[in-house]
Amino acid sequence: MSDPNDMPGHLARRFQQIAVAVFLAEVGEAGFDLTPVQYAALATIKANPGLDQVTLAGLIAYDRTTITGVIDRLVQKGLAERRASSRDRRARELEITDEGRRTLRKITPTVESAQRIMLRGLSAKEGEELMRLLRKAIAAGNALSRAPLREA
Amino acid sequence: MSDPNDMPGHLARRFQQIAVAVFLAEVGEAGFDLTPVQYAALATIKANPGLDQVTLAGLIAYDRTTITGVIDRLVQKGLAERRASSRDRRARELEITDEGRRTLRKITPTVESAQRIMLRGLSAKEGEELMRLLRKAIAAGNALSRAPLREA
DNA sequence: TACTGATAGTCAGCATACTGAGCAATATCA
DNA sequence: TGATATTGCTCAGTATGCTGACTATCAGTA
Repeated sequence: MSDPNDMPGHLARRFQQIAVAVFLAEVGEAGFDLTPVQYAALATIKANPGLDQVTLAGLIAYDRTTITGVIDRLVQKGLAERRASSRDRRARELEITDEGRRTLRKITPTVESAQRIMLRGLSAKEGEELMRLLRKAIAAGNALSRAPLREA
Repeated sequence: MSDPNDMPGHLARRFQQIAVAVFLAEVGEAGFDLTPVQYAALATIKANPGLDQVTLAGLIAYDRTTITGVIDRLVQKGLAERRASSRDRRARELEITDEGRRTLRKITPTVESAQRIMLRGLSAKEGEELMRLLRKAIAAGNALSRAPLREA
């Protein structure tokens, strides 16, 4: 049959919906106000100091137009800084602030426990297998979205 | 390490991102203007004529506030109708139109081929296994989002 | 050096998704 | 019956994500 509820696309949406809800609930309960996207951006800025927005977008597979707003909010919360690049006046170099570093350090255990919660219906082995299959499907479909993952 | 790119939540987001992109590309190429959400809603209305919006939301696990806009757009495109219920004057009964039925019939093969494309990196067996694991994880996490699946 | 094309970032517009609030109608129960 | 709780729907506000267009800048080349 063609039951939408049993299509891969629908399952993808549902799983992501739960993943986001769990993330926000756990992080909120721990007293922080950070979305999954903001967390990924902040962690990637910390790991790649001074990178520009397009590179950041490629490293975590966002659209470049989405990044603008995400950075806006990180800057507004005092977690990141946006500086004009001296080498390329079109580009903005991104830096994490001390406050951002503190937030990231305190929040990471919560984020990791959220990951366990969203897989709580699966055994450890099944969780690993789900992640392997997702990685494989994503690698094959990477070029199909407007925001493919791009290695540094 | 805590690489966001390798967390279940991030993989969920990436896979869904690709799934939506593939859906829109295939459906658009076939000459239709319908989103994944609109498709799921329309197919569910067809299968459950006269259902109200809250029931529809439960059957495909949307938030009730999201449904309002989705139905707006289906009605605007002439694919569905919203009627006041005679039994409960708070509720709206939803019906698919002839045009909606035609669209659904013509679009379904395209939707199914889109599902195959988003799994193209996996063998048939792996695709089945991915779906099984997603279903299992979703069932366990169903109550964790604001829009859980609700049986009729 | 002047032209051409590509690139970094932003913006407007649209469609999900969510939170929280509110209104109208219905259900429940003292 | 009358007060109270619940339910169906909508709306305002916020945050992804996308398309497509635009500006400013850079890079390569005739």
